[in-house]
Amino acid sequence: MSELATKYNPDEVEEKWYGYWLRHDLFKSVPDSREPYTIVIPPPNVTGVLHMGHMLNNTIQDILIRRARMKGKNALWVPGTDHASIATEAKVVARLAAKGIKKTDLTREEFLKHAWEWKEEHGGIILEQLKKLGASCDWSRTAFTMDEVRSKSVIRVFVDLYNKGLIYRGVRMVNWDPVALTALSDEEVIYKEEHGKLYYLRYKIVGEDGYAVVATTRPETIMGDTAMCINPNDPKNAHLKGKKVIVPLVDREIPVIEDDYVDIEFGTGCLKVTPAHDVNDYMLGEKYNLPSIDIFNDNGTLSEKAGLYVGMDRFEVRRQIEKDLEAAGLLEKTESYTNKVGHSERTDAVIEPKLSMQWFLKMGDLAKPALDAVMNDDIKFYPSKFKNTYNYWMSNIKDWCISRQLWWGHRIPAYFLPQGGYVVAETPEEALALAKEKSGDDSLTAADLRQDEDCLDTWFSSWLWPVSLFNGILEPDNEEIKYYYPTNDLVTGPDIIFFWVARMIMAGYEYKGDKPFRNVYFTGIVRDKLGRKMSKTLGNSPNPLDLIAKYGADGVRMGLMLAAPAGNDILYDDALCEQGRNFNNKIWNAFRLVKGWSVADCAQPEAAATAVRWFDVVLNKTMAEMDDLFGKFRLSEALMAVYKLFWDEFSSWYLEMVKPAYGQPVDRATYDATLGFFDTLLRLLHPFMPFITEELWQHLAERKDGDSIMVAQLPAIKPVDESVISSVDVAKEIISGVRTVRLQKSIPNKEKLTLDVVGSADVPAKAVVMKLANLSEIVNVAEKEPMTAAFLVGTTEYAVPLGNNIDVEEELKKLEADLKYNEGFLQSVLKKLGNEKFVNNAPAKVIEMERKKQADAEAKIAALKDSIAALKK
RNA sequence: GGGCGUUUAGCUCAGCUGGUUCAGAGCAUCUGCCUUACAAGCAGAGGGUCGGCGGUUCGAAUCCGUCAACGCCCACCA
Repeated sequence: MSELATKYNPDEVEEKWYGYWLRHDLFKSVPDSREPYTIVIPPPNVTGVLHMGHMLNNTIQDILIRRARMKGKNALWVPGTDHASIATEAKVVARLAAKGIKKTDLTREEFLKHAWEWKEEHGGIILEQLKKLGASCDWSRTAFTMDEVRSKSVIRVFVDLYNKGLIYRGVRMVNWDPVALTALSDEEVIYKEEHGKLYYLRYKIVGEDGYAVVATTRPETIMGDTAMCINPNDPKNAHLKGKKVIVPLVDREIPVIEDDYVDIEFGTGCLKVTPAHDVNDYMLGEKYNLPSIDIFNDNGTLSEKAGLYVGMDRFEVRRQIEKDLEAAGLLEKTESYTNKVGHSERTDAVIEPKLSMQWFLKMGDLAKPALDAVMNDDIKFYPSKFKNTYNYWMSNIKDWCISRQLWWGHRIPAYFLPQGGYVVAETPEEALALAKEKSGDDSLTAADLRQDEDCLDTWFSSWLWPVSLFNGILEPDNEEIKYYYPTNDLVTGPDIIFFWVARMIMAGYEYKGDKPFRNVYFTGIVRDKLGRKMSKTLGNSPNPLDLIAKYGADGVRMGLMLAAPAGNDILYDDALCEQGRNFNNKIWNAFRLVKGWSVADCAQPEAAATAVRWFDVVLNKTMAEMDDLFGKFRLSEALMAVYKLFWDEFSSWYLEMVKPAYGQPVDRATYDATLGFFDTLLRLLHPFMPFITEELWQHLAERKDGDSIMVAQLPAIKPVDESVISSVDVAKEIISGVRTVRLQKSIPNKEKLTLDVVGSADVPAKAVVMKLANLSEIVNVAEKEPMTAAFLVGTTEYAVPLGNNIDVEEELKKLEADLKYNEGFLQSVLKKLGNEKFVNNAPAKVIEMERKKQADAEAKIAALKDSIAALKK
């Protein structure tokens, strides 16, 4: 085989193997006799670009998929993108605007043509970026929430839910986004604290001289006032009962009504009621039959109905009306005030509560099985704390406003009849038939029907993702949905637990009668070193592709995983990727060492035989540990376990134990065992670092075209005898002890030393100790010699003879400190054992342990005293 | 205003239903080494009254109470 460079160079390796995997269809899955393991990707926005959150999320998914594949499962990771109705439409509108085209100048068809063009241009970018990361998705199954199958599924579900009476249409107070010009669901409104003012306005009392003062944050809405409300139990405003007041500037009379909704303590205890522009006022309006004056246009400017400030923007009006009220002597005062203001998740526009005709989905019945599934752990959440959040939301679920006044999306399949009323159907043809039936008018034609202009909330397609990916809506009994559903794990962020996770669970039970996935792994949010969320506006998010170029995909994957316990936010730091890259290099160089050996048919040295026996145990033990950690989704800990296995146990200890002297060959038995270990280590590492492991695995032995580590299997775990570990642990301590002596006494590593063992104890793994501590001999001595540097391992004392090279004072100091510590420790143990309550109450095992501690400490103290005496001689 | 969570070494975190020298890991730091796999490295070392206070217990990082700081979610106080 060819020479390997001293440093690992990821670029070409990544390119090469990703192409190889694709060429050999290694990501593909079709149903077979194996057990399936399925993940559906949280579809990124079709127009999005890869950010750090995607990197983390998709790295985790790839690790799970690759590991499952190597565990003998038929692993399938389904990729796809989301049409992201509102976000994409906003981008298309912006691009058209840059060209001087207004959306309102286009027909729906013309606009959609532009939107599809945009999608074709940008839609593939993010998926290409995922490939750079190494994502092993079955690309032949790439789906899109607006492709044919998904679109038909969405419409079928809408019609079905409508026919079940779960979808209704009605005028409701909804969250209106005046920039995107659409209604939003409650979940799409983000409340932010804002500093504003509380305005105290004077409403003249009809037929009296005085004023009633109202405190409001929104003086610009007074044109919509249709009542003033007081609390019936409020003595200070009792004089207003039954009166009328005059709206400032508008000069309209409105009644004073009474309701105990009003908080007596807030402001003046008087509330202005604007039923068209506030959710609570709307409820009061309903209750007391108040008129409702909608003073705003859809874009947030004032309408004709306002009568004043017509055409001005609502915030401009707020500034202006303050001045005008002031001038008219109707503004009593203003106070600074902080309150929460709803913003659109997508456009950040301040939400305007608005009465409008929308479509809603009743959620109560859908929620029930979905809630139960999570609460009884049929679907498991990692971490489980999110069960609380889920429980609360699901238990208080409200109807879902599913219509959006947008064009980019699934158009609502409702068709209005010329004579009023509407029908809901999957196709215009069916709609026509239904319409004829409904109206009794057989002469109706398709042209007579007018389809609803609105389209559906993006999430109304996303919530069907797991069931529609396998065509489970259109062909409920097809082989694929039966095989792959329910999927196994969902990996996503907690920010979309309501938007997406909860709704998918509901759709799963409604349409498949079963959960859509078994486990949900919630990732954290990626933050910068200072703990700030990474965002475009802060500019604190590194470009993932730059990171990959700099550290290699494997390095970046590892960097992210090292810091990513489930559900915890991760603080990103380049140092993490550096650690990942360094690890790559470590693996690379260990491989260079092993592959550089020449092999001879000579006897296996004892140290090597011990090493092989020992590492086999360590390896199996770690594999069992990793299985356990994967089962709990503790991936960063699993990575750390294999990291330490490779770096510490394998490289620093095992390879040093078996390494032949320079220029010497290695015996065949050791060589074969080492290659076998290396192979297993690469397999264990592969899910985390797919590229470098493939590269080395291909170098490790002759491979056929099409062979790949990614479809190699993880070996079965053997039961292990851990006693080998403890004896090597003692050997390691002895070796470290000698090394410390060398460092402290400046003895070169090359100089061979003698090691005295005080007493008759056997040195475990003696050959290993001889080799790694570089000893010429190990001698049992009855008593410690004076001119030695000594150390304790367990209760046995070891000593390195130093000739005249010893500083008696310093040595004594060290020993005395050690003695003092052990005496103190013995005291605490004796105290415990002298405590009758402890001896009577503690379990026998614990007491026994304490007695052993006592014996050990006494032995150590005796040894130390001997050493001190010997030195003082 | 409710609910949840977090607080352990300089940093990021692990420590399950109280009991092995339990106070840990990785990174960072310090010391010595360019030793023929690797300086993106090797060998060694230091570092924490487990947020504060109080309680339960023979025994508390672990259980209970309380306070504090931080974070997240939910909610119509104008």
